[in-house]
Amino acid sequence: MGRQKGARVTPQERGRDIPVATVSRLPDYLRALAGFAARGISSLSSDMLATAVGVRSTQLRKDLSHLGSHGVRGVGYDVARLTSEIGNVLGLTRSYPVVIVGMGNLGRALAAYSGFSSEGFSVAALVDRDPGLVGESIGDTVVSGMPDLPALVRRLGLAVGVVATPPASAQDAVDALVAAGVDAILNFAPAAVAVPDGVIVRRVDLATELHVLAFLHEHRIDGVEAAG
Amino acid sequence: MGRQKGARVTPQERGRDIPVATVSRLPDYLRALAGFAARGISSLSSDMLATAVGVRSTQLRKDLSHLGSHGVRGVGYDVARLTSEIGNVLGLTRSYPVVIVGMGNLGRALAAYSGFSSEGFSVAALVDRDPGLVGESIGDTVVSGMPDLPALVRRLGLAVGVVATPPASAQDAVDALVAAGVDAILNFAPAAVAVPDGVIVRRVDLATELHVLAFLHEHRIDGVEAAG
DNA sequence: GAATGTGAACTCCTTCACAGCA
DNA sequence: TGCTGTGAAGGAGTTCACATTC
Repeated sequence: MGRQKGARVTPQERGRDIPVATVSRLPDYLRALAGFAARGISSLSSDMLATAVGVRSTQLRKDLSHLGSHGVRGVGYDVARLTSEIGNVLGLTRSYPVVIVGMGNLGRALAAYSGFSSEGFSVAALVDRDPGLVGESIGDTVVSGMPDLPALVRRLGLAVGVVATPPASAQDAVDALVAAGVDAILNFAPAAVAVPDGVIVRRVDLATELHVLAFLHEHRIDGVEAAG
Repeated sequence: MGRQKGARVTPQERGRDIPVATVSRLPDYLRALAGFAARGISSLSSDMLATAVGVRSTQLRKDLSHLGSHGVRGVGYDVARLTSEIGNVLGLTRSYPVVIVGMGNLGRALAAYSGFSSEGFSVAALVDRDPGLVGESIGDTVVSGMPDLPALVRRLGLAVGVVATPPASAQDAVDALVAAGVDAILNFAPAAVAVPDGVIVRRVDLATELHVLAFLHEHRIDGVEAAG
C-alpha cells in the first residue's frame, strides 16, 4: 500500500500518508504503552494493546502499518521500540510551546491543565484583550495583552494557538494569532472562523458534544466509546 | 432514500436514520440561524446559511434532507421554521440536567461554562470523591460526594454525566455514574473506559487535539476547520 | 430563473479474511 | 502454531450532477 519497502523516506514524507484518524489514536497507544512499561512489560501483542486502548486489534495493526512500524510475527511488539516510533511520528522529540488566547473560565482551566504539559506541550504564553487582566499570574505564566502577541510568537517560537474566547471574539483572536505568525489553531469557541490558506484550524465544541450525546441517548443508538 | 413521504413518523423513529455527522453540525446551524434571526432576516438560502457556518451548501441541504425538512425551491428556508425543526431534533424542547464528576481545574471550568446553559443543558449537580470539597459552592451549585450520586440522579432526573477526573479515576467515576443510572457520558479524561451495553460514552481529549494539530502543522497538510 | 432535494460517484476509514513469517 | 501485515470488502460521509418545483 503506497510506498516501496526499500526506499528511504524522511519522517515528513512518510507522514503525508498517515491518515488523520490514525494520528488521533496514536496518543492513546502511547499512554497505554507507558502503562505497560511502568508495569515492567517489555513486549506485547496487538491484542493486548488494542484491548487496553479500546479498539480492535486489526485497527491497531492497520494503524501501525501506516507508520511503517515492524512488530515480529508470532511474537508481538517491543514496548520501548514502539513507544519511540510513535513518539517520533507525533514529534515528541521536542516540546511544543502553546499560547492560549482568552482568560475566562475555560482559558484559565486550560492554562492549568496538566494533561498538556505531560504530553509534550507547554503553555508558554497567555493572552487576553482585557487590559485589566494583563500582568495577572495564572499558574506560572503572566497574562500579556494582544499587542504583545507578535513579539511573544517571535521570542518563544509559538506555533500552536488555543482560542478560548467567547464566540463573538473568536474571529478577532484568530486574526490576531494569524497576523502574529501562528498557523495552527485549536478553537474552543462555538463559532466558525475564517483563515487564510495554510493555516490549520481544529475546533472542539463542548456543547455540541453534549448535543450529540443527548441525541444518541434519546434515540437509544448503542455506541460505545465514540471518539471526540 | 429511506422513508415514504406520506407516512407519519415520530421524532424517535425519524431520528434513527439521521447520521451522527449530521447531528454534530445541527448546533452550528442553530447558532447561525439565531444570528440571522437577530438581524431580522426571516428567510435565507442554503448558500447563505452554509457560508455562515463554514460548510458547502450541498452539505447543508443533504443534512436538512435527513430531518425531512422542507425549504421552498427557488426561494429558500424560513428561519423560524428551520430553527424549530432543528431544535426538535436536538430535543431542545426541554433542558437536560447534567452532572459533572471531578472538581479539578477542568471540572470547575465546565461547571461555570456558559456555553452549556445557553444551549439547553443545565449543570444540575457537581460531584467529587474528595470529602474535603463536599459542601463547597461552585457557581450556583454545591459539591456533593460520590455516595450521594444515586439520590441526585433520582431526584434531579440526571441522564447525562460529564467525567472531568484525572485519567486514573475515570473508570471509577464512570462506574459510579452507571451504577447510579446515568447512561450517557462525556469523558474528558484521557483514558479508555469500559461500560455495559446500552451506555453511551463519548470522549473529548484535549491533548490529542493538540497532537493532531501539531502533526498536521508539521506535515503542512492544508485543512481548514476540521471538526473536533 | 432560482434554489431545493437526491441518486450516484467518490473518498475516507474500518473490518474481514488470509497470506506470510518467526 | 501464533501473531503480524495487508489486499479486498464493507460502511459512512461528502460531493457531484441534475431533475424538480416554485
